[in-house]
Amino acid sequence: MTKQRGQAVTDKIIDTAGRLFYKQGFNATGINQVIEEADIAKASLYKHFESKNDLMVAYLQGLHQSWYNRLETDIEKISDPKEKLLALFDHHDARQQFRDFGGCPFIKANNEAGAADPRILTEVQEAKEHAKSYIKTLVANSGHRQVLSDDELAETIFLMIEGGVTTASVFKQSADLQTAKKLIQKLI
Amino acid sequence: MTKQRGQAVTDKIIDTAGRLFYKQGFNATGINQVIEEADIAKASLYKHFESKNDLMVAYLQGLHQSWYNRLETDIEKISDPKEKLLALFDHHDARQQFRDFGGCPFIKANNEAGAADPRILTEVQEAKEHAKSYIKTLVANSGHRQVLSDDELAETIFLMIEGGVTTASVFKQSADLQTAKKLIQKLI
DNA sequence: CATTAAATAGACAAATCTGTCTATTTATAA
DNA sequence: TTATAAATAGACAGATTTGTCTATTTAATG
Repeated sequence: MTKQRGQAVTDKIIDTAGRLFYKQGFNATGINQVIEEADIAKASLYKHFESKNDLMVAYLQGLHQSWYNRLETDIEKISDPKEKLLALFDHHDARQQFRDFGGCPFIKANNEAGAADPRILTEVQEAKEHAKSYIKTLVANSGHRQVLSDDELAETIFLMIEGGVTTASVFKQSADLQTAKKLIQKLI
Repeated sequence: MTKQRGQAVTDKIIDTAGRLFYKQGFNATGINQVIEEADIAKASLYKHFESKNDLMVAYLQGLHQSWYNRLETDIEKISDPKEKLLALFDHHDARQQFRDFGGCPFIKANNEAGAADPRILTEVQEAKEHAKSYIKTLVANSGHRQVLSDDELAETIFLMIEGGVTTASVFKQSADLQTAKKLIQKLI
């Protein structure tokens, strides 16, 4: 199969582009930098992707998949259903530390390119919808105190994570995410 | 005084640049578009601002001021101290509607240019710190039920607003901000 | 009226951008 | 070995970018 080479090149492009898009931003990252750091030819990039926008879309689709897999794998390790809810905050805290507090990559992509390309907005919406529904499932199985209803608690957790990650990107620290964790602890 | 003309030109530049920076993004907005839509000469722009980055910083400083003035004016209209807390959500909801759900302009600027220019990060941090401390003051004077401590409630409100505004920019609706309002209502 | 500061129009440089294209080399598979 | 597909290097076009500079006009002030 010749697919092997093609796949390797495709992955190198998406990985490099994604890393640069996140760190520098979409518009501040040139195709020439991508091909240089990915160590591939320009013609190869345009054989695999029609345009820079297409590359962004492919990056977000791959990110949606890898993001969710990592999250699910991380939460599955916890057995106690209430602890799973709290682990969501630790997971996002750890991810932000790993990402040097650059914020949520979906939100970042949407802020810069979501208005210009509808496929980007759609991909971000799907990822956030996915996050919401996963939290809902965890809440439904958590046996929490019902201070809030299932839907209310799920929405609260979702909003505090979004707010916490965003705030982490401003102050470059995870204090707010940890405060949010403590607050949820009081409500479950 | 010849300041009058200068001030008018400066304001036209900042207003136009700010509008375009918010709608299209910083890197997607060219100086040439700014001078054309502001209807001023390029030499005038570079007489008032050393660089495009400087223009961005000036825009954020002005925004910090006008944002806070508008917020304070809006909240002062409410007399009941608990209602003031809830009015925060309505204020941000109305602002997002006015802005066509483009998200928080400070977060947007920070996401795109905060890593490249430390003055931008600093300005955004100051604005968010300002928001936090204003919420704290309102909470301290609210006479809430103390289900959460003052600091905890203030942090919760702050995070839910950040999360709610961010989410509004994804789903292009204010449902999450209104849900957040109802949740806070239960806690005060 | 005369002086001075401010704003204008627009050419220009130098770099960078995306995307296309050609010619060549590499690697795989039959 | 031979045929085929994939990847390479890099020139190139055409548009756009920020920022500088010159020459001219406008407007306010003494």
